[in-house]
Amino acid sequence: MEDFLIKMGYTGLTGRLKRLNDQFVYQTKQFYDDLGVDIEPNWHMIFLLLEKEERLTVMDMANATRISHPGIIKLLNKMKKNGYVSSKKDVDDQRKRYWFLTKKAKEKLPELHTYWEAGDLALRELLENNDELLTLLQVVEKNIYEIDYTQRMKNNMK
Amino acid sequence: MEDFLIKMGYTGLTGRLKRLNDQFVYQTKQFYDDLGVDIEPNWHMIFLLLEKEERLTVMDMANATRISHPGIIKLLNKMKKNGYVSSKKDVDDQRKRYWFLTKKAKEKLPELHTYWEAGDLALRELLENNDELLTLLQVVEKNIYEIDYTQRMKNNMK
DNA sequence: TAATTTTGCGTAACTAGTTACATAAATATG
DNA sequence: CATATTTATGTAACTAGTTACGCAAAATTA
Repeated sequence: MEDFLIKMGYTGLTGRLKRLNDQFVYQTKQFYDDLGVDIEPNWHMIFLLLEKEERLTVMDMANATRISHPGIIKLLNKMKKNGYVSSKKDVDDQRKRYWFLTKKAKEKLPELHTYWEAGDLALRELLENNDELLTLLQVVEKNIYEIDYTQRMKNNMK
Repeated sequence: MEDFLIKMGYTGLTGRLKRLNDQFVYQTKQFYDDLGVDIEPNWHMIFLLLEKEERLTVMDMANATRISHPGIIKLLNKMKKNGYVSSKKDVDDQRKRYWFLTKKAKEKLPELHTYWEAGDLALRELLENNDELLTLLQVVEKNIYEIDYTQRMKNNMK
């Protein structure tokens, strides 16, 4: 059957982004499950952030990823449950809580990097080694950051 | 602060797709809320499908959109709750249930089209009237359909 | 220094999809 | 024609994010 979302042109774009992303997420999850790895797709960026920065607060990670802070907290609580991260209150600022990778996480990182590299290669295949999509995406990201989509829709009414 | 997902290159792409889509969804919802319209962003494609085809089964819509059938059922139940769709069992095949737009939906369609047109224009602005992104996306969609992402990652292991 | 504002974290309720499983009706097969 | 398979729908439990709200600590302001 013909793909209605593609047929819709511009109108179908947002649905296609969703659909494609869902495929990435659920198939990455499948990949981890098949290999018996107890991590989830979206933990990737947290692992990388904490590998690079050693310790970060919830707000640090929210700002770096542009994900809302409750979203980050949900991620961290699951990673904590699986023993990959731990946290400690800042002694100087009692509001802040620093998060860091556990010993288990650090020991597992080399193995995880092999999976992530395989994922990167698979993605390059899908893009046919053309990184134009990333560039075009960045244009949209810049534009939507400057004037958001809600406002643009309102401006285009009547 | 610098955008970590963009800095990640290929590795950050899937997160960026998710993030961008979330912005479209939540900001479209905001747009509807501000205008006092009681519909949700993802109902758009169902409205268009049923406007074109008159009556369709759950599986018809799942196949046309490449969304899982439980996903479609969830959509339809909410649309039904708001009085936009209704359904009737097929008399010949008792397994099938046909869905169609209600009178309320048909009367509201002209108004809804004005919102969707504003959304289309806003999207064109964000893309700077360059439909290259849609073309590139279609390449990825074709490739992931032929060999899925899980399999590609596995092939790239070791 | 007392009152106000801002910041950081956390929870609740929500949208939007998925996979896994169950059931009944229709179809295919031996 | 009885049995097995496929198809269509539906439910449950899950991932992954959001906005709205509350509270306490720190920072700012009067």
